Amino acid sequence: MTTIKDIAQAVGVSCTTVSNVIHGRAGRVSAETIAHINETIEKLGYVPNMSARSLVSSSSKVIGMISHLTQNKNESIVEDPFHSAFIGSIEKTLRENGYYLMLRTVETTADLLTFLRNWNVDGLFCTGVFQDEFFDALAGLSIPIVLIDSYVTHPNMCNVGLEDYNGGYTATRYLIDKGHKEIAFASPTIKKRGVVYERFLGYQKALTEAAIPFRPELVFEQELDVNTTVALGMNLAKRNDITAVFATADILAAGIMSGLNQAGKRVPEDISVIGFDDINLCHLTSPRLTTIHQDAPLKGKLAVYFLIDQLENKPIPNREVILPIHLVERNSVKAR
Amino acid sequence: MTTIKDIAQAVGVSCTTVSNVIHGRAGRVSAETIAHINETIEKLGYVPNMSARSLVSSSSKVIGMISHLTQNKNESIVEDPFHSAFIGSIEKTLRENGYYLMLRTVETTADLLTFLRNWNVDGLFCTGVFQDEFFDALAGLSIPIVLIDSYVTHPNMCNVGLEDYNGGYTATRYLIDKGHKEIAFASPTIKKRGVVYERFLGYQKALTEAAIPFRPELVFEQELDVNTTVALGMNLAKRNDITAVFATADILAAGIMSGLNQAGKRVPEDISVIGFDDINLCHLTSPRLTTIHQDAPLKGKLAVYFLIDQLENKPIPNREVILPIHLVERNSVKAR
DNA sequence: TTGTAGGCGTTATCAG
DNA sequence: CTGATAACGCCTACAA
Repeated sequence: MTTIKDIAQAVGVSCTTVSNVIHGRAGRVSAETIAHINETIEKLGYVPNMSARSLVSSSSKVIGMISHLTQNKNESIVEDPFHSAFIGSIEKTLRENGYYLMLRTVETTADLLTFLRNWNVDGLFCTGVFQDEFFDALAGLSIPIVLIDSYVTHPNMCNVGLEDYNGGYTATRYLIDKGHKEIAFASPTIKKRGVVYERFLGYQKALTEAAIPFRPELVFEQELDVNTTVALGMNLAKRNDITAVFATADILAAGIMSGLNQAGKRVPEDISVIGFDDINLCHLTSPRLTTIHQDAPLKGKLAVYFLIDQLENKPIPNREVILPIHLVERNSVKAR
Repeated sequence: MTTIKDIAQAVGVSCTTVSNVIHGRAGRVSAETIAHINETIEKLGYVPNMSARSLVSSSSKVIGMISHLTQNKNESIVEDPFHSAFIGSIEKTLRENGYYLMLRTVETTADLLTFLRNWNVDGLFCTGVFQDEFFDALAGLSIPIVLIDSYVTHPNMCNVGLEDYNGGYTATRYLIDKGHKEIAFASPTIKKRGVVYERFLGYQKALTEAAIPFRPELVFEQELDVNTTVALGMNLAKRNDITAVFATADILAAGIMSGLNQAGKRVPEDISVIGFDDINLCHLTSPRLTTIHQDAPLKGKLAVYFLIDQLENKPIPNREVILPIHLVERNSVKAR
């Protein structure tokens, strides 16, 4: 392994000088020496040892992408196709800026703290954080944190989110405008102050606005795995009161459509379905899924910019970005 | 930050003793001291500094999951839903064994080498490696490497793969048994000695066996993005010679079905489709997709076991696991 | 059973 | 403009 020392010896200067050149501290070194050193670095194939850097600077260029595992043990960081859409975008942007991405699942806040100190982690991405003790742990940290899809805020964290409320409203309103009145709401568990909760509020708002009474029995909280969602679709098929379903995730919507289909109901003739996210899957279902679009890669990119600006102490004009959503009309909703 | 030194001072012993206790080198320390040290570690919340360890031991517990980016710049590590299925399983198993996962995309072999030396990376996972200069670079390394879905072997790498040939054969044979003769083969680029290539060979084998002439014009090599796959489906709809399609990935199959549908063809009445992978999507298309099943989480888990056994110098009975596949019959194929 | 000392590669301080 | 030197936290001979 070529080290700074090797370079220094080869060139006939001290480590300090080499280090200065590496860090672009020009002005302190003669142009001649700089050139010579750079050549040698090239020739000998010097690569900085991040561990050593990290040790001396107690900062590491390591960014953690944290997935907080609660009880449901079988999940993991990239469980759903939507998540994975922006993790790639995050890795790319980080890399282009000289950072490294560690993926890590933590079960307890102690796990988190340990991990951070293990590596002098410089910054963190977390998704779906709620107002709980995990959040409190994050709040106690002194490193930059970017929260994605979370409705909790903290003076020294940044947030990248979505117009969830508006999305819920828009989807529901669209169904109403199409003549639907008995509209089911399907989602994973509705946790207070979460993404799903906001969409739920938007749903209620649209209902209220149209003077349609909210009926709690039309709310279906489900796991997102295929079997469950398909089963839900089959159950919905048995009822005749519902004419439309708003599902807060495309995978959920697709599962429901599939269940509906298998139970002999036709979408959208018998029942309309609208989703949320606009993942590729929307083009692959039949009928193609009408949904609320969001830009996942952009979300990832913005999250990284936020983080890097904080890491580099750049001024941060605002600590929050709410990405806009819009409706994408396809074929899963029919007017009645 | 609590360090070993702090512990040593608090207990009134030397760093060496603390270090010995931490590493379970019992026998060298009195039971009493051990207990005392452990208590103190607990009380003071000592967490090892991996950078320091890494520096002194030139090994880091960091495992890289490498995605080799060729020209197509917009892809990334978790581009397709299938990939992301086992990356979660990999993170989990690594973590349970005391390792850390770094996600990294590399464009050149130089990028790879730099990355490895930056962090003293202990081991590597790579997917879809071919016999090229990237492979040569891997071959030159001295760390354990596990190749996933790759048809290149090397004395000091392990392989976790799939019965791709058998899968291709089984799928095609199934279609043939159902009375199909004009069977299209749809896949991403067929690179020699790759996963897709093997499936292609299986396809040809089944054809030959049934005395059906292989027709190159029935082979369609495509990108896997939705638009392209849907477009392919629409094109296939225009021809009347094809009665069935074998697609080497479920997302591809689903795209084709969608295109077929949009062009007015019905699956499986007009044309049958079979996929590969058995991802959740198969339940969500309509009709539900008949496909070749593979166990992605298991693949991830096995890959990790391979890697860890190598890292810990355990005896490795065999350097290769080929996971079995099996056909899952659903509704996208019809006998004629 | 325990301690001392040197060094891993890098950076920062301070002196020349 | 350049160079010693100490320090980051940890590990491992080697001593005691």
